[in-house]
Amino acid sequence: MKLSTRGEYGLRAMFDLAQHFGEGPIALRSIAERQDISENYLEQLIASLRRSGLVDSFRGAQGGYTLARAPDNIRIGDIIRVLEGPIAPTDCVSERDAELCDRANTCVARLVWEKLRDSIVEVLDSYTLQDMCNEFQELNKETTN
Amino acid sequence: MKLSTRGEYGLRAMFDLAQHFGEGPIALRSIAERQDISENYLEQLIASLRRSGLVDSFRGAQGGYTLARAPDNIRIGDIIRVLEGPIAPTDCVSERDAELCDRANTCVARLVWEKLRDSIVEVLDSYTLQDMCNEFQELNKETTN
DNA sequence: AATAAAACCGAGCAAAATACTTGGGATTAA
DNA sequence: TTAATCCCAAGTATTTTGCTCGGTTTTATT
Repeated sequence: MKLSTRGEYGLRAMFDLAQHFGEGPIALRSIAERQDISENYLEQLIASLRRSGLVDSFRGAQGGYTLARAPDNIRIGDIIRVLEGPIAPTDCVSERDAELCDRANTCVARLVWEKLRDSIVEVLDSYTLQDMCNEFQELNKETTN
Repeated sequence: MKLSTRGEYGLRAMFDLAQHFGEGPIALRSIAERQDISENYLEQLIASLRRSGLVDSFRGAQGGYTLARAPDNIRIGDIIRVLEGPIAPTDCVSERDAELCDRANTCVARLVWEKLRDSIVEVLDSYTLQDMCNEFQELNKETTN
């Protein structure tokens, strides 16, 4: 029941892009440094995010990445699905292409996993990058007091 | 964000014991057969469950396992914690001994993972083996109609 | 007392997943 | 033209997973 570093790092990187939204392309290197993530590794993660349409990329000097949509239009769930695959505590209750086993029709455990999946989806999809930015503001307000 | 087979199989085995609660010791072999789980592997899982006090064991001929408490007193979360470890989408929000990273005090991602953890805990701890038995009854009522 | 049914135990191990690294090539602003 | 930057495919060390194997110990039954 743990996220891999893909999801962890990926969300941090996307939050970084959200904080710089509107400032033009942000270089991968600068994200990697701020977020303390291996540049080469992050490159792979952001490639997935680009292919799935969550970020736009700009090649060449002064290039970099931007969010493809406004922060309030990107849910945490969108990011996690790209980097960790469909939300699914088990294969038999996967959001996409659930693989039912033979015993599925009488399996009560599956009902439990379904509830769990729904609850995870609910949290991840009710929360956007903008919400994170807002929370960050709040956090800083407190510390400067 | 996936359970391992330890949690999957373990819950199925515990549900099996719940269904036979009050019938005396149930042999590992019979659980393994009914639930279609490798006997040798299940032995390891149930050893964890015994050590943590969720099941009692009876050695020798006609021996086997029983739930250590009534089904309505064993939460799904109790089982999952034994087999999968503390509930923790990331190490930094682990139920037990959370390992904060350097950036923890300003990390907004952590707030997201906390909400996620709480929501997972809520589902797993609000649901007991007895609830599963009840759902099983419901399920069978429907199919026999 | 002998037997067989069961739990108990520790070690080993192959396959898969994870978390990267490496070494290039392609674009493009300056 | 050059340097900054993205793009891509492959390789790799480590860890985790999901088991198997070969025994030992305990105990009800005969």
